[in-house]
Amino acid sequence: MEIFLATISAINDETRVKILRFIDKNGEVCVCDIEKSFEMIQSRISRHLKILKDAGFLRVERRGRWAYYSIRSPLDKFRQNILEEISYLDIKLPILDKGCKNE
Amino acid sequence: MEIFLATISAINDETRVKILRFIDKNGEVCVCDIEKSFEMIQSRISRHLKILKDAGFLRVERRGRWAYYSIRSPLDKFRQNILEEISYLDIKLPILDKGCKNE
DNA sequence: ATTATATATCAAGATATATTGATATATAAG
DNA sequence: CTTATATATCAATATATCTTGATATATAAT
Repeated sequence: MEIFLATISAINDETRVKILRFIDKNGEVCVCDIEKSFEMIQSRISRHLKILKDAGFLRVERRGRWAYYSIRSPLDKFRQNILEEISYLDIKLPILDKGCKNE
Repeated sequence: MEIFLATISAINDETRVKILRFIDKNGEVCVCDIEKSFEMIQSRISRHLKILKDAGFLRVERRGRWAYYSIRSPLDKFRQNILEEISYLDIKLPILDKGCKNE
């Protein structure tokens, strides 16, 4: 039940649904990319990413100064269904805006 | 997005997940049955049922004094997936205890 | 009509979650 | 070694949600 509710509460937030869809659409992105694209402060993005990661939707890989987030693979059927459902939503996503200074 | 989040927030609560599974398992039940089975006060049950109904999981049919709730049919693929996922959870459900005095 | 049962809804307080700004840590560049 | 960039986390506040008890409405039985 705890895992199920962690999964559900992770997507029970409009910002996180958008971030999740953004990563699903753009592939691997780092925190500053999302920060710049969404025009939200870093701590807010970082916190949402942690929740999505802990809920099993994302994986993170650190390279240099950067933390690259992407959809976790393999993804179980239920989370796949959720991603698919989100892809059907009529969401106005920001376009990817690289926010990192020296990549 | 509003409909998606209403669906998700409806199942983002342990009590509602249990009630939903209870109805899925037992079929049509009235509010007093759930009240008695779950040993929760009526207003609490009633409120949760309304949320599950508004989120498209349940239908209600009034007969006499009673309001009978059951899984809405037909149910779209996404909500079916959610019900299926909930059915896999290891939940300790109460057994159906008919709470109505004169049915 | 009066009383009992069933259900819904409201207002108040309790609890949980989100946002912000500040701080801490780590890597890389100069 | 010092500075800039990237990220994570914490504490305070703001906002949303849940629970409870009270009240309102409707049906049925006496």
